[in-house]
Amino acid sequence: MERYNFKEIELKWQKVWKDNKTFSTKVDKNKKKFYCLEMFPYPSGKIHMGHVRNYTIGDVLARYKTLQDYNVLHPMGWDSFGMPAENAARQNKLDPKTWTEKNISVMKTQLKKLGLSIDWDKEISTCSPDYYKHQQEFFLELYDKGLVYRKESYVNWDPIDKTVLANEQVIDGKGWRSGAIVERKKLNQWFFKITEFSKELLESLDTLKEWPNKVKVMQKNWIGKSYGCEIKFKIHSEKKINEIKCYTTRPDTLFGMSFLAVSVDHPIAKFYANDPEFIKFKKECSKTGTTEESIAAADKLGFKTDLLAINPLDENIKVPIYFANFVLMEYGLGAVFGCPAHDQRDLDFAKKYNLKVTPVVRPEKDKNFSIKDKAFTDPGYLFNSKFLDNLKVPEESIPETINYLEKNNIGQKKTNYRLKDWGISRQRYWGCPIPIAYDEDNNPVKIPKDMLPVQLPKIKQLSSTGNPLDKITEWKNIIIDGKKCTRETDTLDTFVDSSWYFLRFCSPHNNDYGFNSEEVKYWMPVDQYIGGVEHAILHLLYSRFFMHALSYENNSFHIKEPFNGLFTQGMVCHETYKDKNNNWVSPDEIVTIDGKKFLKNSEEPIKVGPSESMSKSKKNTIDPEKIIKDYGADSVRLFILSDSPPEKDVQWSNEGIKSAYKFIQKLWVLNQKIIQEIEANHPSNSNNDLEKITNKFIKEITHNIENFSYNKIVANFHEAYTALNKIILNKIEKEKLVENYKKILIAINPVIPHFSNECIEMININEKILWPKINKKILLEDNIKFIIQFNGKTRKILVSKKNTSEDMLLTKIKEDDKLNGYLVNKEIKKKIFIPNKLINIITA
RNA sequence: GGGCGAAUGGCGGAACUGGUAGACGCGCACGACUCAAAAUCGUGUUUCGUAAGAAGUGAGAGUUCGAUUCUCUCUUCGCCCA
Repeated sequence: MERYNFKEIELKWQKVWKDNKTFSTKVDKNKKKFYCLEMFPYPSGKIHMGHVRNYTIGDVLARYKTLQDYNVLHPMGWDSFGMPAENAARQNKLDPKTWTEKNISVMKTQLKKLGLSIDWDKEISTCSPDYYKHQQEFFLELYDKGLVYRKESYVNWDPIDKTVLANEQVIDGKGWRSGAIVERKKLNQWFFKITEFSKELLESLDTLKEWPNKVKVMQKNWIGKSYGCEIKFKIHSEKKINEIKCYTTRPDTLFGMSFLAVSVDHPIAKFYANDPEFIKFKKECSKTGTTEESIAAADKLGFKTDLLAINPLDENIKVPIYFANFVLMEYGLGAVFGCPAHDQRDLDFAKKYNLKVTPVVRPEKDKNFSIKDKAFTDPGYLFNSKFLDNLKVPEESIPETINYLEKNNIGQKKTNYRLKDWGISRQRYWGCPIPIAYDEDNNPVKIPKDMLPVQLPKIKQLSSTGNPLDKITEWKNIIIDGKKCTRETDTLDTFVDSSWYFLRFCSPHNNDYGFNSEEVKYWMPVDQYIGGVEHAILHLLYSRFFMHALSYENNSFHIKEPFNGLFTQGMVCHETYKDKNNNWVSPDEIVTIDGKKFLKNSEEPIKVGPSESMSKSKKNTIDPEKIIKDYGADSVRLFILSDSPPEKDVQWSNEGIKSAYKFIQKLWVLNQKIIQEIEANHPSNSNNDLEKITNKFIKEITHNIENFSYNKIVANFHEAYTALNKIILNKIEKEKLVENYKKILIAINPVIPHFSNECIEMININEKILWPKINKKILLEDNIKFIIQFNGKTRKILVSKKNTSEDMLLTKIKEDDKLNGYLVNKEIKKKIFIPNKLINIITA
């Protein structure tokens, strides 16, 4: 028999799909729509297995929905701005655009080889002026709504490269390239006012029923709603300082306060601006990074002032005020009160500066309670707190204290969010230019709409230090309304690009605005969004913010949540290998002999390490292009789905892909046999076993696709294969065979479309191909497998007519020698009978 | 430290609302074909036991006629936040 020639057949169908524009879609109000979207890739060079998995999962769903006669939007684009292009440009001395476009072209060809049902007419690329023009319009729209503002903010500054670093470019507090100790530097930067929507973004999480709970929890924690209190502290000082306000979630520990810590940027710092010791301290603080994590890890440093804060609950208690490196002006009010007994950070600080540690919460009524090295943060009861003593912590103590503070006008109840505004300025070249200029007084001026897009100037080579756009004077200078202005030289965070691309896909060629309202109304929201869990927080939150921001004060835009369904897939892993010198070794430098691994062309044994997510640095990547070339797209698709549920990590294995390939060959042999049987034209026969097999198969596949149990689909394929192989020996009549085989071929289509289409073509189906309906009647069995249990243990399965009564079953049990043995000389104490399922006989 | 989740053969993993634990695949073993090998096909494969049978889903308890599934305690691992 002829072998399945995947090379020829896959190419053939990919050409058919391209020539017929099979996957091109447009708005059709007579049809139900389905918007299936996978996170678009960054064009880094070549596709990797993670892409293969992501896009295969999406493609199965998109093809399935198409077969169910939905109008399916399944587009693809490129998240094509970003740092790797700049890095590559510096290394290879070319411009980021050339590098990016070349990658896009390579990756597009590769994706097409996977046989994805993508509407390529809707392709977009975020680095194209056609795309970022509209992003600049959105920026100005949000600016007009007051959702964009500029303020001074800290960045990670590399003093050697004279450049701003992203958090991931800071490794152990040092610049990734220069190795210089990273400093905190203040720059004027643009912000999106995401905090305007803290409440909505938190509350509407509950409406996202088809999101994984874990992602919702992560977002909830990120937004971080807390209940607390703003407290006014009176200050005892010669200086003109009336009060300092602090925010706290633990006002009930106020009697345990032993110091007050403020940020070096707090307004009161002006009284120390000329103090050389303070200047030195402030500089020291700038060496701590800006992330919460680095602040938590840093040594706690303080600068003692001559000020004293008065405890608002007892004016006889006065505590020192420190400037401290762990308090940031950006968080809360830039001031906190320190209660060392019940906060570990405060305790570390207090020990360092010999401050009093007064416990005010103790577990139960433990009279001998004291604090040693560990702050006590568990529930308990207040003590050492005068009129607050014995209140239960936290359920009584916090509200009671706030109550008291409010009554006496010392404090105010306040809900606080951890979420901070989104800093969108990046001091980089390869990003969307911010459509703003500054007049001679340095006031921001909007770039007029008719001057959009603000295009990136062409460059030959990127300089190695500083902000590239800042150096291109002829680009920077611009005249707006006759006034000389200077352009903003920062570009937008690339997360902005991906915060609205799903809208653009609805009308990718719309010229006058980022999208067409009618088309967006039809397609949005995305019905199923699929991507890596690493985007659980930022990308998804920013996209949600963008929708809230667009609908803010806008009567014609009502979509608040962009993604109705979310699915987060796991990573693709592979074993890791090391040679005798502990250098990583790539899988294709290895041979396996008798189950042991050696370096190719040598006797050197290889150490096999644990399976880890594929990464270039560990050299455990497998190139999808080579695999497609060797085994075909259908085999790759089949394997990448088969071994693990899609939400979990999957291990790439050589044996696995081979087995998928072999299976398709086996299916091909089966296909030939079935074609022969069809041609044999057997006389009709009333047996309906084939219908049973077909309908059971369709039912399971449907259920498993709907539930993302794609690994089980592959198991269903194998079972159906075995069953079909047996049943076709039964000389099935032509019509019945064609009808059922057609249904089976359609059901395997989403996973292995090339193979399926080829076989469908061979059985001459002319009608429109649609997902088969399940015939439930066929699936009703006449005979039921009854589980026979004695004392809860299963002893036998008895096949009997449906609706067999308890008594009948009991009679059958007594007729069975083995089963009767369990009843001889025993008294039946109890019987549990579940119709058409089981009988459990309890004997004494 | 807090939150969320997971733990099932040699391995990846099945088991829908509690009702045949181990589907399906990999690997392994044996057999067929072959001079031989590869490929292919067939059979077997949780453990102990020749067998009848017994034990068995990270550990321990509980609820139940019956628990991989529900509840509690613990252990280990993963992810997120600090």
